[in-house]
Amino acid sequence: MEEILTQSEENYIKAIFSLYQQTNAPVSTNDLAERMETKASSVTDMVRRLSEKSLLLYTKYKGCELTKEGERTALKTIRKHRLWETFLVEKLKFGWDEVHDIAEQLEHIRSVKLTDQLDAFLDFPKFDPHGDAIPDKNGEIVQREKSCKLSDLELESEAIVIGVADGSPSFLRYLDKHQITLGTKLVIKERFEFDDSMEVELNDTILSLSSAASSKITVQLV
Amino acid sequence: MEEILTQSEENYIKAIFSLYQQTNAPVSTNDLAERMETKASSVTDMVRRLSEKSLLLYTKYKGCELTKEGERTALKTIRKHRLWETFLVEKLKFGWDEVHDIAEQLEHIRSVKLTDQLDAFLDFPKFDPHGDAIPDKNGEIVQREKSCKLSDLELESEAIVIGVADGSPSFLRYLDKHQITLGTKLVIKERFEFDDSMEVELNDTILSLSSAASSKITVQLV
DNA sequence: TGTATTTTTTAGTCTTATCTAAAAATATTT
DNA sequence: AAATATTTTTAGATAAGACTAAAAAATACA
Repeated sequence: MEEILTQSEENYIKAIFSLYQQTNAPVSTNDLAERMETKASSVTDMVRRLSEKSLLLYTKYKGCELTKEGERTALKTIRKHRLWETFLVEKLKFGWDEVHDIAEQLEHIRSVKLTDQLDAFLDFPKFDPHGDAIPDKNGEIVQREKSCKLSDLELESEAIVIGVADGSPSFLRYLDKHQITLGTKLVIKERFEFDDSMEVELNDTILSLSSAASSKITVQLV
Repeated sequence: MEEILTQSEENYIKAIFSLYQQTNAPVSTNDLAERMETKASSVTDMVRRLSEKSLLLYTKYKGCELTKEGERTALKTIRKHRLWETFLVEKLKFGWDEVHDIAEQLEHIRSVKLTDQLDAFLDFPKFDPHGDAIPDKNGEIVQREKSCKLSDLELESEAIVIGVADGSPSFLRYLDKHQITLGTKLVIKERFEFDDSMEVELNDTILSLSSAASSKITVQLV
C-alpha cells in the first residue's frame, strides 16, 4: 500500500517534519500556512487529506504531527533533496547558494533505483553542501557530536564550520564573499557585548561578524 | 514573454512534434489522443489552450501543427530528455531499456543552467543511448548521413548499428540479449523472402532476426 | 466569568486537466 | 446525392489544490 503522493503533498509532509523538529510539538495550521506560503484554509484541506492517507495525525484545532509512515515519507524526500544538492555542487559545479530551488524540483522524481544509484555515484555522502545530514536508504541519519553555534563560543576558542542554519542565497553568498565555507577553521579573537558581534580569524585575516551571522553558523570545536 | 508550461502541456507539445515529424501533415485530434493515452475531448481542450498561447496553429476539425515557438519548446524538452537518458546510462549505470520513464520525469525540471551544466558534464554528447540526436543549446541537431533500416540492406553488406526506431524496454532487452547495441558491426549473411527474416553475423556468431526486429534497427553502411 | 482577540474551520468559488455523453462536422459508401 | 460511419467538438461533471469570506472554536484578558 505504498501511496503515491503529489508534489504538493510531499511538500506539506516535509514542512510538517521540519516544523515539528523545531518545537517538538504538534504543528499548528497557521504556522504551516506561513511556511507553505498559503492560506490556513488550504492547509486545513490538505491536512485532512493527508490524515485520511494516515500520513499524519490531526485533531481539529490542535494541529498535526506525522505518523511513522509520514516520517518515512519525509525522510525519503529529504534524502533525495540533499543528494541532488550534493550532485549539483560536486558534479555540476553549482554554488551552494544556487542549488536549493532546483533540488526542490528534483526531490519529487519518483524512482528508488535513481536515488540509490545517485547515492552510489556520489560515493554515499553523509552531509550535503550546507552541512545537513543525508538520510541513507533506510532513513538513518548520522548524528554529529557536540556541534554548537559560532555565536556561543568563548574567546580564543578554535572551531571548524560544519553547517549553516539558514540556507538562503543571500546569506550563503555573504559567507562565500568572506571565504567561509564548510571546513573553514576559525578562531574567536574578540567579542563585543553591546551588539553581540565578534571578530574571528580565518586564513590569517580578521573578519568581523554580526550576531545575526554568527548565530547561523554551526561549528565544531577542535 | 517566456511562457511557463505545465508538464502536461510540455508532453502534448512533444507528442505533436513527434507525430508531425512522422507524417509532415497536421496532427489530428484522434491521433494525438491515442498517443497521449487520453480522450479526444481532452485533446480538443488542450489544443485550444496551447493555440491561445500561440505554441501551435489549430483549425477546428483540421488538426494542429506547432508554431516556431512551439517547436523551440519541443526541442528544449527533447534536449533535456535525451541528456538525462545519457546521464542515466553513462554515469548512473542504467540499462538503455530502463531510462525512458525516469527521463520523462526529469525532462520537466526547469533550469536552463542545470541543462547546460549537465550537457557540459556529459561532454556535449551528440547522441543519446538509443542513437537519437540531442539538440544543442540552440535547438540545433546533428544530421546524420545515409542511415537506413537494417531490413533494407542487401546480402553481404556490412553496417554499424546507430539507433533504434523503437525504444520499448522489451525490444531493447531483446537487443541486449543478442548483444546488439549502438556501434555493433553486422554483416548480412542470408535473407528469406517468405517472411522477410534475415541472418546476420556479429561477434563471429550468426543471429537470425525477424522482419519486425530488423526493421526497427537503424544502421549505417561501412 | 464574560468579552475581545486570535486561530481554525466551513462553505462556496476558481482553474487545470481530465472524463462521459451527446451534438455537429466531415468522410465514406452505395 | 443520400445514407452511413467516423471524427471532432461541445456541454456538463469531477477531483486536486488553491482562494475569499464568514462562522465557530479556542485563548487571552479585564
